[in-house]
Amino acid sequence: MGRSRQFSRIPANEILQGDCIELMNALPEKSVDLVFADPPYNLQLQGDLTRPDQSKVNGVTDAWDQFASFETYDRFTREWLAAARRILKDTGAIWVIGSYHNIFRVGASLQDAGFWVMNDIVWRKTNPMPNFRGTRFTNAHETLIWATKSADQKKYTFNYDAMKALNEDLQMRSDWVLPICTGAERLKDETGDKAHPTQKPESLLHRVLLATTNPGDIVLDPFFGTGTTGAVAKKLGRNFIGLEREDKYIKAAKARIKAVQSSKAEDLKVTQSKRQEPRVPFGMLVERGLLEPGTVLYDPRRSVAAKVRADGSLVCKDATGSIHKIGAHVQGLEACNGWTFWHFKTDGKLKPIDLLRQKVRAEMGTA
Amino acid sequence: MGRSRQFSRIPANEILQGDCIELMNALPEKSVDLVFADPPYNLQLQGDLTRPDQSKVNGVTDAWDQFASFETYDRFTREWLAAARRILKDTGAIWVIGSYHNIFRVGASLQDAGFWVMNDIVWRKTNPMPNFRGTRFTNAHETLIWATKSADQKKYTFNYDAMKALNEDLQMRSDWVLPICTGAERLKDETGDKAHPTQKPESLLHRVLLATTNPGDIVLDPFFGTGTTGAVAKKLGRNFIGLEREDKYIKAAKARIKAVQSSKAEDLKVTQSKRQEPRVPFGMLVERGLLEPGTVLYDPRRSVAAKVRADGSLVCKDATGSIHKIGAHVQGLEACNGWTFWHFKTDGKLKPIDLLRQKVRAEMGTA
DNA sequence: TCCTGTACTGAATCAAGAC
DNA sequence: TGTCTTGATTCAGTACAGG
Repeated sequence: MGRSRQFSRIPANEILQGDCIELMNALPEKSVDLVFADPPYNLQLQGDLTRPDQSKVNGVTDAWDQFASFETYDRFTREWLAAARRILKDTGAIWVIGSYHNIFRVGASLQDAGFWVMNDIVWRKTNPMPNFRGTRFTNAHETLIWATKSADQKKYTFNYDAMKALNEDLQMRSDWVLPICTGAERLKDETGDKAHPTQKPESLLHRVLLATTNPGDIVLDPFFGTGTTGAVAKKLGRNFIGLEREDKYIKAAKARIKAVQSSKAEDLKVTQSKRQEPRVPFGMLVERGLLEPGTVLYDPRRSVAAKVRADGSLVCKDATGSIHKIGAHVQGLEACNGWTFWHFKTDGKLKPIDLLRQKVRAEMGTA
Repeated sequence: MGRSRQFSRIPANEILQGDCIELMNALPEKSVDLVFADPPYNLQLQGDLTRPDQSKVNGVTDAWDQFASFETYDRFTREWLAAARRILKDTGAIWVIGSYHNIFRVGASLQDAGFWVMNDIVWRKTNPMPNFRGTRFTNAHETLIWATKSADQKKYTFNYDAMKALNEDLQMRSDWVLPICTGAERLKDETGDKAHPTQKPESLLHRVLLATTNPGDIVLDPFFGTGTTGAVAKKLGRNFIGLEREDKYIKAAKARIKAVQSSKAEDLKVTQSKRQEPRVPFGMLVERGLLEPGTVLYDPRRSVAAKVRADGSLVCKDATGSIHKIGAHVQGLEACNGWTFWHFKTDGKLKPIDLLRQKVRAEMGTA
């Protein structure tokens, strides 16, 4: 794309093909509310890795993850960060995800560029790949950095109460426990292999977008890949702009995002974990797509109803709050276990929402 | 301290007063097994912070945590890292702990200095300070970086099996859940205030030292503070060198460490890796009469068989070689651990030949 | 329908020692 | 120094076949 081309309007909910730095430079300045970036990690792998059973691990070998040196990587980082900074509104913010291979360099470059770090967030994976050789600690997490445009800018979006509601009325912490992207959510190519080597789970983006954007905001992802950011943005009523170089990813992302509208209910089968049960906030059911925002919940006799919001809070006709608080409220009680009180409709029948919690627990293990 | 002063011997289990860079430069090169560093975090606090009940939070306001700019902090970081690198043995390693204020800069400087990151470790606090103003996520973790002296150096200490044992026979992950330092462990000064604003829990150092040092190793802490590293090192039978500028911290650390009782050597034995057990060639089993030449070995399903020869080689129907080579051959694999693949018959049952190796090792140990 | 066993997989800077 | 041999090493989860 020529340097002279400029977008005359914001290309909302589109995927633009090309180099992300050139594309960002062609967008109007101060036009975007949030940048979410999952840049190349600059892995430096040597040779093949086999599991103890001699099967081969299918690692990241793509050309886009290859950099000649730290210096080259730093230059690339500084350039795309500068471009992102220009298009961000003064009240905007940026998220970047990475691992120990690159996150220190990205974080330092962020600070050098004038961004102001609000939090570093640890994504603790419930099901990471083990260390097969027994030579290190299992690499069980990735790091996200959330930063605003500058220290001076005191206005920024942080939906504190939504995050608190998502975590059952406790402040959301800087460590998030979420499974990696597998199963039906993981996109496959024509041959049945994974379409993208590093697809992120939608639950992660759900939390990021819910925390730091409002409906109608514009979210730009300069490393769009197969479009997790776009899919979640659409689901949550945010606008996205996706930048991506590769045809095959764009194709997959387009098909994926188009299908988001018809969000069909997931298979709700329940597997009970035998292990000790980890705490599952109600908001996680929404985050993980087991309950859509807007779903109506009922008491066992169907005499009262309440609606689920995107942050896991409930709304009844005269109050808003957690499943427990609203359950107590509608009964005129001091307290109530919302997990057994509230039911959702499936196949015309009412089932307690606790069933869904059990499903999540089974998927999470003890973590 | 003058630049000319050099230590003629390793000042083991001492606290040296002065600037950590000058002191490290006065130590002999390649003399230390591990550096554990808890450098100033370069916090950038503005004004006082009060709790919701209007009580004042007693934060870090000490002069040693003040730096004029990122550039100043980076220069300081590069200098102490270079000094630490010089005194580290080639097989040595370094740990650094920090928060989002400084850890990205420290991590990038580590990589630039040639250190090779093995893991970043997340210390997940069970009881973090909440975010009183509701403006961010609760900052509930700190980050540690574990790095070896270089990527080429393949020899380093990692007590994999001890870590696995510590985690109920599952690989130790990169996220550690530990409470912050409170209660009796937290040192107080004469007035009853906390003696040091950022005292780390001993449990954290316990895990670090157990994982990456052996009894008798020398552990240097350039930012010794009130001596958590020294206290745990003494307890675990490691030698420490503490560098610290401030009188009051040195005084507190000395009293603290004096009160620590070392564990008995026998209690400090940890689960050993099989790699460190004496090597027993398969032929030794034949040599020592545990297997007669001509004995037939089977895979676990008895679908293939091979015969033992007097020199410890195996013969199957179309090949001859070591237990590993023939094990791989009959399975059509690249590699195979013959010790667990091949089984011998005893009392009509199949048992892995590894049992016989263990028997030999036990006999060798008592010999 | 439910349970069991087998096969497969995920951002991974993944070996060490003898000769 | 490189080459070759030895032999150490995995967790949570999904998918599917078979009983």
